[in-house]
Amino acid sequence: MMISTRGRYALRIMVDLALHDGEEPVSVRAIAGRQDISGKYMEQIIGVLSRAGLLRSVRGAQGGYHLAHRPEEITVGMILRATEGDLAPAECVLDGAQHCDRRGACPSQKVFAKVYSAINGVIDGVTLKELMPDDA
Amino acid sequence: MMISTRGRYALRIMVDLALHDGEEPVSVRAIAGRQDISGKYMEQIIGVLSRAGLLRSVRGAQGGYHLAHRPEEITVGMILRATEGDLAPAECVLDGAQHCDRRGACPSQKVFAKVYSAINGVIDGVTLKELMPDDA
DNA sequence: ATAATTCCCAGTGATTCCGTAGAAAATCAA
DNA sequence: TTGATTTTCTACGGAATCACTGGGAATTAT
Repeated sequence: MMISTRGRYALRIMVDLALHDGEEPVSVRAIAGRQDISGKYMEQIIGVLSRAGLLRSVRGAQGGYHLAHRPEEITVGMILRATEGDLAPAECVLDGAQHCDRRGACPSQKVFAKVYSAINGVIDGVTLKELMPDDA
Repeated sequence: MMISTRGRYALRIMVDLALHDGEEPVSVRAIAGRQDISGKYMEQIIGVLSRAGLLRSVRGAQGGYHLAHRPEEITVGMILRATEGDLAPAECVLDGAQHCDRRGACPSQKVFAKVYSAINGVIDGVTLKELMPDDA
């Protein structure tokens, strides 16, 4: 029940980018060096964040990445959902879920729904900006 | 980031026991039949719950299990912690944790701590009794 | 052209999940 | 006492996921 390194790294990557983004795009190597994360592994995570629309890439030499939005417009929820998927404690709380056969009789669903919304409340309520060291 | 079947089954097992516990202990087979869970797998889960002090066992023929406490004294948190371990989103929020090297500089810890306490707030606030169909 | 960089995809060792299987130990019923 | 029932313990196995590593194609600045 832990958030995997994918999600945790993603958070660090985004904070790093928020701090160092400017005119010039920031390369994977630059982030990897600062954050001490395997560059090759980071590539994949950044790819996910990019496809999720959280980053804009600039290809070719001197290329790299920009944040696609301002730090105060990006929530922790967006980042974690992109990399980890929905932070649901059980399938039955998901929207599209085919309701489990014991629906109605299932006593656990209500607790799971509460956990789910408690988690979402937290991660959707914190923005990237609030994670930046200055801001604290 | 899902609660595994171990924890979900454990919840169903405990509710089933709360409903059917009485003079006679309830056997694994009886619960497995009602809950449609592999008896052999359930054995292991029940073993964990038993060693955690949530169940009392009666060995031998006509044996089985009793709840070790009244349903209103057992929280969902106790059950999930016994079977799933602590529901922490990251190591750094745990008590005994050797603080990650970027402690202080780690921007994520605060969010994780909030998620952790939100989860605990929910699961420690709901008792087995409240999961029983009657009670709802 | 060359070097730097993103992009894409495949493979790998370790670990965890979700069970199965088998046998030992305890206890009750006959 | 014998046999059936039940808990208890341990080990095994296939599938999936995690955390990477590696190779190479495509794109672009210099």
